[in-house]
Amino acid sequence: MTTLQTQSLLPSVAIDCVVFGFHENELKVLLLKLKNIDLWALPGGFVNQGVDLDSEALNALEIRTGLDNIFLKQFHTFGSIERNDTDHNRMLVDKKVIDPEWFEWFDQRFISVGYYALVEYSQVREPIPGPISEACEWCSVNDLPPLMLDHRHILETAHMTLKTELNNQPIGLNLLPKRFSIPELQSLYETILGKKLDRRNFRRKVMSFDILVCTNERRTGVAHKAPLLYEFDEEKYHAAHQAGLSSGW
Amino acid sequence: MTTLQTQSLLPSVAIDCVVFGFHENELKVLLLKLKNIDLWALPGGFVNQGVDLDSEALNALEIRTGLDNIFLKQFHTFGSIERNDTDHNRMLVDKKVIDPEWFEWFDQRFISVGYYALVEYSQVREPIPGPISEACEWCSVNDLPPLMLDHRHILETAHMTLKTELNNQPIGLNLLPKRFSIPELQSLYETILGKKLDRRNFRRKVMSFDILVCTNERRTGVAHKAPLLYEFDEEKYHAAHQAGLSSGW
DNA sequence: ACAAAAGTGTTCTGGTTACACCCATGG
DNA sequence: CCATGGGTGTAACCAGAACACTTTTGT
Repeated sequence: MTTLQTQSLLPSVAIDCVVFGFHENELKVLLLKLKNIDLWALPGGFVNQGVDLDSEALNALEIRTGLDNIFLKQFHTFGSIERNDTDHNRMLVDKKVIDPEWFEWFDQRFISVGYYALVEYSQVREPIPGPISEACEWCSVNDLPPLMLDHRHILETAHMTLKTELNNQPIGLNLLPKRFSIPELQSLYETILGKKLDRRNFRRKVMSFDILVCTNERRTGVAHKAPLLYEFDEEKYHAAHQAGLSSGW
Repeated sequence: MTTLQTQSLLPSVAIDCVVFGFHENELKVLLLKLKNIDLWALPGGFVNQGVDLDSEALNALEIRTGLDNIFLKQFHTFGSIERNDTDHNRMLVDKKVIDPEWFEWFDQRFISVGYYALVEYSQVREPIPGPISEACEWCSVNDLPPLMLDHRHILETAHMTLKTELNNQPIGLNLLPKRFSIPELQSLYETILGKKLDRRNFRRKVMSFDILVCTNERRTGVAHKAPLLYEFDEEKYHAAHQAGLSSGW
């Protein structure tokens, strides 16, 4: 989309995606750097008249990451009137981030539907910047650059949702490579939750979910004792995802 | 709103509310009966340009129930293209449910933001029908009339969300009268979950949350042993609501 | 007095917590 | 050979499930 065909777009509705990845024991988020200005934005887009909302969210990500088959979940819709900011939009035109002819479209009041995605970091070769951005990079959740409008709030809401979901569902299939060690999985959990977990108890609990299959191979070329590699039993993983893990009533 | 001022409304965006109440051991939902036709709809509405999405949802309910200070929570946004149905809208005009001049507005493609509300049944004196409806009634979730478009799907999603939330948060403050017995609270839980719970275990668990205060009064004029009446400790209730109840990681 | 519902306690089990120990590997 | 991290075991504790008995009330 180098040209914006606003007439075919659904007015008032935008999509913002929080794309989580995991790399070097850090939780990362895919962000776009706007042109000519030190301001970053969540990948997202608008909704074409003939396309499902969910499909548009998938499309937006496919364009940025080159991945299809992404795990994507709607988590909240942001509808505060403070979201739209004419001064901000004028600034975007002044800084040549957006073309002046788009101003009117951008200056609408938008409701934004937030999605979060979980992707395997290494699978995203080269994130692709869009028409209003000059770079697309992974940023650490703990060290975010200045974000546009309420994008920081959206991001934090997504992160909180992810933490909560961790109690109900297994997570990892979409964030880790096919084969991984238990300590790596633990590191992922610790990173998302922002706290340390006991090694032995973690192993036992995650094993009790019965979603891991042990390949009898070990990670090589690494310091210290070589850990065993596991894979997810995808069928059981998805079953657990559906059913949920929590006890409750 | 007897006249629809479409120019001041945010296009493409609608709100649907699933209002839950509890009465005679049944989970009820507030539904509007359309004029001249045996078809029912969720209360809802559109979004004025200058008003927050959440505020509009509150407004919509205040108009129908006469209540303010309602517990209201956004749960999902519905954005399938199959949601809009020109034949359905034409039928609404034919049956004089909506004025022909509204047809164009109604026949837009809408994204609908779903909210669910928990209200105390007895506090809603007389639900007020809107401009397109001739009645507003409580219907049992287990015995629903024919619903418009995807409203049944929205309702079921809300019900599922409510079940899930029950595992994370205490529920009851908004659905029960100020004073209630433990068996009444249990009945509410059983109704929402659609299954029986053990009396003794329920009592112990709910007591362990430490959100109930025993008034030393008993329900009078009722058969059998008079149960003690409790109230919620609102401060602790809200704290538990924030923090969540589940164990997790 | 009896049926029906309220209120209380106990046992059993399984999951969570908080530990200590041995094993493998690279430096 | 030793520091570091991987892998395994275990005792104490708490929460949930299953269940039996007593108390109170209206009929």
